Amino acid sequence: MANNEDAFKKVVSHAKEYGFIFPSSEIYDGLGAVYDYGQLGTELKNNIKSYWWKSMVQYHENIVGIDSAIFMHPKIWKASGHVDAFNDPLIDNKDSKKRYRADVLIEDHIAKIEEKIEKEVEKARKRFGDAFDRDQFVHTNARVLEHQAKIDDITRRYSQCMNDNDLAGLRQLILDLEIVCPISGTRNWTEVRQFNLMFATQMGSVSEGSDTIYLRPETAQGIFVNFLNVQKSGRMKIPFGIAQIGKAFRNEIVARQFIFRMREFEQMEMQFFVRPGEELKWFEYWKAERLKWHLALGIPAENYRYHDHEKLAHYANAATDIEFRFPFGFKELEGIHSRTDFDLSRHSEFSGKKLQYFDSELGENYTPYVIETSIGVDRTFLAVFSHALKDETLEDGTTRTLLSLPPVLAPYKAAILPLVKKDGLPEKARAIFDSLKHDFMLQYDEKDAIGRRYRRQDAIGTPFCITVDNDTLDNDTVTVRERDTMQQERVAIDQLDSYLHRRIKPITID
RNA sequence: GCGAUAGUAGCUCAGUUGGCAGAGCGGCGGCUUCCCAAGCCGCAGGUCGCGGGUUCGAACCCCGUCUAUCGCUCCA
Repeated sequence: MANNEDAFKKVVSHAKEYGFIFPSSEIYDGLGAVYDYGQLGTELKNNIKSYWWKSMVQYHENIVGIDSAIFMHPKIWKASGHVDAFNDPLIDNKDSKKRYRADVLIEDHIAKIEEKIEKEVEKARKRFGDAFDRDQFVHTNARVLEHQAKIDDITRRYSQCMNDNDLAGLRQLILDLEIVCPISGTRNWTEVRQFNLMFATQMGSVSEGSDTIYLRPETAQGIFVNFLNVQKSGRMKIPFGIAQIGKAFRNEIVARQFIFRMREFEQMEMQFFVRPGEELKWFEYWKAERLKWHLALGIPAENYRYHDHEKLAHYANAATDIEFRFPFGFKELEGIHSRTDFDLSRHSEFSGKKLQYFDSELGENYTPYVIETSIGVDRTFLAVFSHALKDETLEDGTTRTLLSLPPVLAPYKAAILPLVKKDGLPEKARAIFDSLKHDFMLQYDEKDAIGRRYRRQDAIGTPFCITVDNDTLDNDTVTVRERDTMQQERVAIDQLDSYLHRRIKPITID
């Protein structure tokens, strides 16, 4: 474990030292769980997004991409369930240091009383045998009625507090009910605090009379509310998908683990609309398809695994995660969810617009079912980056720091290096640089000995080093050195373009 | 939010009776060098996280605060 922690620290410091990721607002002591992408990090991140976008939008005729606004009508978050579902009142027990949801504590308490009623009912059933009338019993038995009255009273106070957002009232209810912490057994509770998942801001230049607007907590809703626009304007036929890459914001209770869980993050989502009844078939299809996408990067399969959800969200009828072996253990990288027709139905209900599709083959209208694939850009970055970073001991006993990024994702595809800084080699190298720079992100470097320059490129993940020597001047060939193997081969300058293109392509997985 | 630990150069860290703020690596300029962190010369870079207090004097002691890491709940 100590080893993994060290490895993780190395990831964080390497990311900073070479310009991949900086803590946000660092000169002002930083801002919690917010990070900036530096000059190389931005390249890597853009390459991840582009790799995803191509594999989704460019390689699938029936998937198109959109870019919806971060600001959306507030009712969208009512419809999606985010306003209600992610407004948790939390309370801590000061003795056990355990945190609970205040509403759950109260609901559990109610459940306990309900159990007592059930016990009374069971006892009575045994006593009366076949003649037992449950309905009559629960409406007449004194003890049951007493319990039921308690439940009704609690429920009344509870729902009033929840509706009025009365946090002090919730706490008082917990105290009045003498609810104790299951761990410490004490009633030493903190105040109830509200944790709202969504960031709120105002739309309108003056605060009074302006509406509260939320920064979107997921990009998916921007796709659902544009379902009809895209389907009609793009003449899309089911099954089809809508993809989107964009920022999302969540006010996490605990934001941790570097860029793994940030308050501002970026998602790559695709919502695939299918015929009702065919959703599980497509769920299986995308589950397999998405894993292939990861494997095509060349990271060994043992670093990935599926994690099927036992407990499903209210809108889903199947869900799985693709987990990755991060330095701190297997964690979710991507989610694939069968979201049923929940979102489109809810938006139909809340907007009053009929979000349906006329299937000409079936000759009928229906609300499509949805398969969602949702992957975190920043998590993919962290997965790829942390897996790529290694300290290698070479045969001669020296070590090198190597960032073996998949070539398709590497910030620089090649470095152009004159072997020495004289004899016209820099000029020749510059000419090669200029001839390739329109097709590839390149770095030119003539400072220091060649070995040192190779190691510098290793540390930032440049897959190829193109070295110009005296022979280059005679026969127009260069040495190409491959990062991971350190093998060199001689390549003609006019072949460089196709050489690089061929080797930078991701692997095809069937 | 609670607890534990930490914060000194870009990175890793040293720095005790409290007395001039340092090293290694890295970076930059130059010399040398025809292939894997070679060598030589020179240079830059720090309000010791921040704010108070104690003291003749604080990186060091005290208080507060911020940030990060690890544990407890939610999630991409």
